[in-house]
Amino acid sequence: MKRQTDNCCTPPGTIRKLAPDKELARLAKALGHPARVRIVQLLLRREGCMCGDIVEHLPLAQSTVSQHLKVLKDTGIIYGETEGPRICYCVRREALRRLKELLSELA
Amino acid sequence: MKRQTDNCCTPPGTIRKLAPDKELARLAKALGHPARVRIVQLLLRREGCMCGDIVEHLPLAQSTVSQHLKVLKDTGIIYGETEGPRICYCVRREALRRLKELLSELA
DNA sequence: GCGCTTCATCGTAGTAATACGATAAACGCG
DNA sequence: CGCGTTTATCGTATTACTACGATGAAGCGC
Repeated sequence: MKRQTDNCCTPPGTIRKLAPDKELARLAKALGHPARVRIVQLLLRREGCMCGDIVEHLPLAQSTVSQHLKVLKDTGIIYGETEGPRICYCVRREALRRLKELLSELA
Repeated sequence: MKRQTDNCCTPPGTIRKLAPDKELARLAKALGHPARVRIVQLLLRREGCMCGDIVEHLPLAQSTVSQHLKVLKDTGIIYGETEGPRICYCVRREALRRLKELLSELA
């Protein structure tokens, strides 16, 4: 019943501000599934950038891949640029940098 | 939470061997909860190393903290050394290093 | 032995995550 | 406009996670 609309208009380039432990947990959780790690891998290696490309590389249904893409997008790890009928997803490398940074700051 | 902290971080054991994407996902998932991030933080900062110490720092029941400790232990991020009736937990820094390494190797 | 401390585990309830097929929405092209 | 392509979303089933109190196990000291 809780219909979240607070992240439907997040512009590219903004990462949600959170306490360090929550921010780290949030980023880590997004990468806490093998399929999402693979997706980020594929995007970084530029083996295609569309949802369809990714579906071909993973043993998952298109709808499932789309859900994983949404998780990564909501976390700010990737963003999508509409290109006609398709959407080109890209990794926001600074998000990965931020994750490593937060890990280093842990101690 | 006294002299135990001085000798409780001699690193035994190794980390489970997995495909890179699964290994990264596994480590990330373990840090994918704010409470577990806080636990690792506390252990790294040596604000006590026993389960009881951690319970005092978190708004969680002892049984819940114990469960989180188990998750971190099963992932190899922390380990515990029995010291009489108590158990001294320590971060396996190598695991955190491995996580950062896997993140860097993503591209 | 008994009590005390410390931590793990059990049982369980509520919530979140994961997966799928089906369907809808958005776009370009003819 | 209607069609094909691409992606998102809906509905739903199953599984996993998170949390708690209660109970159990292991150690120390008396």
